[in-house]
Amino acid sequence: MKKLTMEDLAVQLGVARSTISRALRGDPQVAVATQERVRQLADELGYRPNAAAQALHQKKTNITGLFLPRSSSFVFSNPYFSELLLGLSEVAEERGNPLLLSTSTTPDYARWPTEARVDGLVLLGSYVTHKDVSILNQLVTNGFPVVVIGTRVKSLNAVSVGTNERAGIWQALAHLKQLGHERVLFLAGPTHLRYAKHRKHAYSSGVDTFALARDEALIVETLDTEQSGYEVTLQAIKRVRFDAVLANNDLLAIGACRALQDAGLRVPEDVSVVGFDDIPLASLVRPKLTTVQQPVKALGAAAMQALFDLMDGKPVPDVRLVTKLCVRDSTQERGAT
Amino acid sequence: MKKLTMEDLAVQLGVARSTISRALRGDPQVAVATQERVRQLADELGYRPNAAAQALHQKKTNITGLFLPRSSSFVFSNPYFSELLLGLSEVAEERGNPLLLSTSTTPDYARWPTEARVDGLVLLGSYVTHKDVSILNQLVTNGFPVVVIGTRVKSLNAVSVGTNERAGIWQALAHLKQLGHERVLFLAGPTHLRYAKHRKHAYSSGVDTFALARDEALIVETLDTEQSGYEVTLQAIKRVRFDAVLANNDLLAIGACRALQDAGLRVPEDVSVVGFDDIPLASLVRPKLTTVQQPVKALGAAAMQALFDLMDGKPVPDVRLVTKLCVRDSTQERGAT
DNA sequence: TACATTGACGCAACCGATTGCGAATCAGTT
DNA sequence: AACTGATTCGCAATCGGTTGCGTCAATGTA
Repeated sequence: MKKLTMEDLAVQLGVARSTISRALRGDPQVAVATQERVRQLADELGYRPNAAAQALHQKKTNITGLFLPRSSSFVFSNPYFSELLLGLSEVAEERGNPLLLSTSTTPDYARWPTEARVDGLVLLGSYVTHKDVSILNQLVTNGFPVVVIGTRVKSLNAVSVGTNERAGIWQALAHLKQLGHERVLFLAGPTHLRYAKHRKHAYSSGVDTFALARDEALIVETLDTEQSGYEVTLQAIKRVRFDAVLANNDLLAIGACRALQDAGLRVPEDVSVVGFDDIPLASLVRPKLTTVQQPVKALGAAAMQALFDLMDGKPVPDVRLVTKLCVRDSTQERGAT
Repeated sequence: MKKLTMEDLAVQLGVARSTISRALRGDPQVAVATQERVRQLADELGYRPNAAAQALHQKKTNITGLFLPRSSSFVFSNPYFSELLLGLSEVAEERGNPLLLSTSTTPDYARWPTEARVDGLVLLGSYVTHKDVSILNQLVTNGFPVVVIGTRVKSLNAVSVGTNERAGIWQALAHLKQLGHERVLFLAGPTHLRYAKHRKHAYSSGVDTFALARDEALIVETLDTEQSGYEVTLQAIKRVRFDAVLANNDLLAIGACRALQDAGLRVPEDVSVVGFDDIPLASLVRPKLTTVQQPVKALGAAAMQALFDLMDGKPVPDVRLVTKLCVRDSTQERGAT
């Protein structure tokens, strides 16, 4: 790979490096004529400043770190992340701030700031561990821009961008209540993760609020895959009576539908099913899934914007976007044909 | 963000910067005792070398550029890319080479090498334009490591990693022929893109090879979305007779199934449908989609490995992985119940 | 005791861009 | 002609690591 530095330009034009630098950035200290000559030669030769040198001097890389602290196989096979990445990358792209991606399961992201690799960090709150919190707080305390997406993490001082998930769960429960359902099976997801824990709490409180049947047997822990939704639902059918299913996410809900159908139950005639997230797949399956829509893409965009604002020294409040219930074909009034 | 340089360590230990540097990298020129003292202080203080400074000196960033030259909305909503990214990131992660992500539709990636931002480049062959080819060839000529995934691009000297797609299409056609089908509707995808063009050619030649009905009306251009597959198939039903559908990708095939069902046709009893790619969704829809499996994740892994080999100066041949036909529930012998 | 040899470390230049400050040039004043 | 002031530009230091080469002390040898 050939090099091409300011020095090269300088010699060819018979001026000093400093003049090249100033000319390229339009310093009024340099005569307009000279600026023109420099610029012309520069893009004739296809000159571009060395990013490392610039970063070294101005202590700024124009790179944003994105940390998805799950095993990669989870991150990318879950459509949620695709949408999120879309929102993130669009805003980042616009500012010319490429994303540095890490999917390591260890908190290696902590190195990036101290190595001055990135100007800011975006990560997912749902997977922040106890150890992460102290690392992150230290960064934040030192004024390093950090934005956490999703579930808000107590005791973490970073800016948080997420949705009002409790309201979302309640929207679903209210919908089911209104349709006359009483016993709602809740596929809780991996409750050792924050987001699942929160949604589970939301379910519990919602059950009380809307006077639905309160029964611990209706709450089942799952993974967050379609397969898990399928298996768990199959088991639940034999074990407990229910007339509706609310899932922690759409994949689980789709798995549940499959299980119900395989067990000879009709959706929505016999059992209503509600998902969460509204991934693209939700409107492709049959029946189309009624689900709580997370503005995931908007979430990504908002997070990236918040990070940029932080980097620009603006004050940044937490952001809570609102969910929306998308009623489709997997829910129906109880007892209707 | 506080700094912490070798100078700081040097002062605290009363030695020179150079000694710190050498100690940290185990230079035998430094006494073992000194090395130990330095190392200890270093991780006591959490010292990490400045990446920009290192990159500047050794002309190496340990960052790999990943360029997905479609509009972001396409990139991330298509599950194909998720799988690919998974394969790529796993191998990259292992080597400690984070990925720098760009989804710009303009060839901005060309800047990264000249700005010394990345050590190598991975991009998708399907979306390489004419202009890209000359830019890329210039990079390759200068010895810059470039790997292209997917369709091989003529006149491009970069290393290519892909699957044998023609064989894949033929596998599908052979399967349909064997089931007794004659008239195979081909949803060609966006044929202005290389991969779609190639698959279309494969279809045409395959039709001859397997003595299937040759009819231009059976070949229809589409986008690469489920919606497009749906619409195009609906139109085709009214216009032309066919007993099977072969789609350029799974989303199209799923759209086709939906259209057929909406038109009162049963899959596979009335019409067999075959997809391409085997995205996760393919085995979730009803009926489960018969499809040509692309080892997409392996493709990503192979591409990243090829790039690293290139960067290490090893000779790297092109890679062609093989496809596999996954027979599921969307195909059936013609005329069977 | 004098000298060669080796081990351990420091000095300073370098990577490429940025920028404070001083120097040179030129026009305008008196 | 001498001086002032503005305009343009170059010198050199800096960012943080890396590395060739020189220095100094300790050890070994005659």
